[in-house]
Amino acid sequence: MNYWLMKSEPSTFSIDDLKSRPNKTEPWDGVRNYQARNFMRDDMRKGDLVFFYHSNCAEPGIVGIATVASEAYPDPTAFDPEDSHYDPKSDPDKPRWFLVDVKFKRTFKRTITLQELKEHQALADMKLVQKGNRLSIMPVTKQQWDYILALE
DNA sequence: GCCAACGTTGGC
DNA sequence: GCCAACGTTGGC
Repeated sequence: MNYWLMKSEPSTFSIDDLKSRPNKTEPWDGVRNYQARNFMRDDMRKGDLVFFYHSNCAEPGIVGIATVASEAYPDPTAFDPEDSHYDPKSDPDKPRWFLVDVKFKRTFKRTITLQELKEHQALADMKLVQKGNRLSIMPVTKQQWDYILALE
């Protein structure tokens, strides 16, 4: 069992959007960063737990929990010239970009804000709270996971 | 292989 | 809307 944090801009796709999807599940498409891709493709397993993080919004922070609902598979939006995430260099025979399906689990009673997370020394090692970090998918240790859950 | 230019992320 | 930080691209 692994733990993760995945960022999404709520104006594009919020945790409420995920909750209202059929089967409460959505392909996490559009990731075009190699580190983030590698986490999904190489390390994520069905059943892993995910902190759902709202970025680039009035109150950035962790808003709830999702689960990894599939193994990794090629991101179809990379093959679609009409899609904003189209990448002509991703060949269907040798796909460059991968994704996993993500399923809604629950919404927190309150947002655990980035500001708050930064105040905890126990979380100082998280990429999330470090200056200049832009990684949209990152691993979370069991210790960090439990610590953050206790803040809710 | 270097590195300047450019585009994107994301907090503020 | 601004801008710092960072990743990628492409000329050389």
